[in-house]
Amino acid sequence: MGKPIDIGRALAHLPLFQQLRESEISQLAAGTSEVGLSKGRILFQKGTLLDSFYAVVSGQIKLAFSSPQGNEKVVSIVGPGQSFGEAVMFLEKPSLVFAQALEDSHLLSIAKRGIFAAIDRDSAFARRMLAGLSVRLHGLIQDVENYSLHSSTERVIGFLLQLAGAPANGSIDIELPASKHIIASRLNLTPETLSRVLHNLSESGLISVKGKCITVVDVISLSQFNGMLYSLPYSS
Amino acid sequence: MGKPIDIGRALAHLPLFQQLRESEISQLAAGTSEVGLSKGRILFQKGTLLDSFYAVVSGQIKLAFSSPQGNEKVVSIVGPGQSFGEAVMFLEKPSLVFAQALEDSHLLSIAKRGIFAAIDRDSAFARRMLAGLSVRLHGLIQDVENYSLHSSTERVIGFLLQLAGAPANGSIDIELPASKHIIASRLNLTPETLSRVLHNLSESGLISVKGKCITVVDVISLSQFNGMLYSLPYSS
DNA sequence: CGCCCGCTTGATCGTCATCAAGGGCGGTGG
DNA sequence: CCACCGCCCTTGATGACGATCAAGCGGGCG
Repeated sequence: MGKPIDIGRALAHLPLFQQLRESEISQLAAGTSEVGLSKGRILFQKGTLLDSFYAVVSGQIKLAFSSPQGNEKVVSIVGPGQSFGEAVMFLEKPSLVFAQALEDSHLLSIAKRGIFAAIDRDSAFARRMLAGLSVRLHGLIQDVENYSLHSSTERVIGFLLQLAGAPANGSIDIELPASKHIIASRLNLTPETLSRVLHNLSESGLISVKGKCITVVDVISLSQFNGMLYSLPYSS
Repeated sequence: MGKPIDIGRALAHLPLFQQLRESEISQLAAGTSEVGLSKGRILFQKGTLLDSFYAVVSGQIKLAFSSPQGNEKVVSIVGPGQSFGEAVMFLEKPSLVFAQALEDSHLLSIAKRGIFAAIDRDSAFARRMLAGLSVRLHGLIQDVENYSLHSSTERVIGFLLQLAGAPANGSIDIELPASKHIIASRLNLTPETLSRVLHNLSESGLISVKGKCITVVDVISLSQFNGMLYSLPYSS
């Protein structure tokens, strides 16, 4: 799992902590430990109480529900520089999701005490923490919107456009951040449906798919595609 | 819309502010204004930037998406003592939802400056704010779980049990917090489907329905009902 | 009294899940 | 180097859940 990391440096690189002074970082570092996680390993189960939250240094973590029937629904795919578990830590309630490594990963486990100390010391930090949670909330609301009033095709398009980032025009290459069945679950679809949707979009000339690499031929027309998709039959 | 409210007193009653000193409350009150809203009125539209958030003193507010096709999806029903809009305020991004009064309502509009000042002054307050957002996040994740891996009947049951509150055994009376089509939307169902689900549960002897009043005959067996509902045909 | 609105009930339709095979690609071992 | 196997993805056929369309019903209010 590689050499140990300079925890202080790693912390300082996280967006959340960018503006902390060095002394503050080192205090935070005291309550921070490194976690190595090989692919497939579970970091914590649904129902766990956390007294720290996690930041991804390298690799990729998925957060997901598991239903009694064995179904699984991916809520979030967390990559380097991002963090998770803050809300569960603050709430002191059992987590609703479990966390599993999609690749070999390095995480930082940042203890609650250190965070509380930083909040006490620096109200600007508290605000950044609030902003961070707000971003998370915003994203979740967007998910709810997608699930509840967009069709499968619209969700896929939305996802692609989000990956594409800046609303440029012209064509853009995208690499899917995970295997297709993970993406499908993230979008509340079965792998089969995702496959068919990509196929349709591809046949319509809007994208072209090669494994994990997708080329959006024209961002504009892809984003304007909503509404006329009812003309297309479900299967080509 | 009634007489003006003592803003300080109203603020002091909100859970968020319970533990503030009187001097702090009065500083907060300086940036707080009362909003009266009659039934059906829209408080803010989707896309609005907020530089305050809102607390409900009396009445009821719904937060919802509206889709271009005119569909509407209720995200949240906010009652007295609860608040909304914090995340949008902190984020300084356009709201994804709009807010509309379901009844004649009194709100407090609490300005960002006051909140920031309180955060600067009192880190315990900052923590409570964080806890508040965490609760919100937790709830939203629960919603996502419901939408994505529970059937319509399961969602309705979950909703009823949540309203029932404490997991008592025996029978409990519940009053629906809003009209059925609002509830249906909140649960991502059409009114027709909600009606049928309630009808089925009623025929199974698990609940009885009279207008907005629902009696859960046996909380335990209702909560254990999941799994065997596949035996029931969709329409009785 | 009559109208409107919220709810119910019935019939049909569409989207997506499910079930079931078939391909393609990479890795491993002969 | 080729053969084999596993895994991921695709493709096809079918089915179910819940939406939609369309009436009826009842009760409150003008």
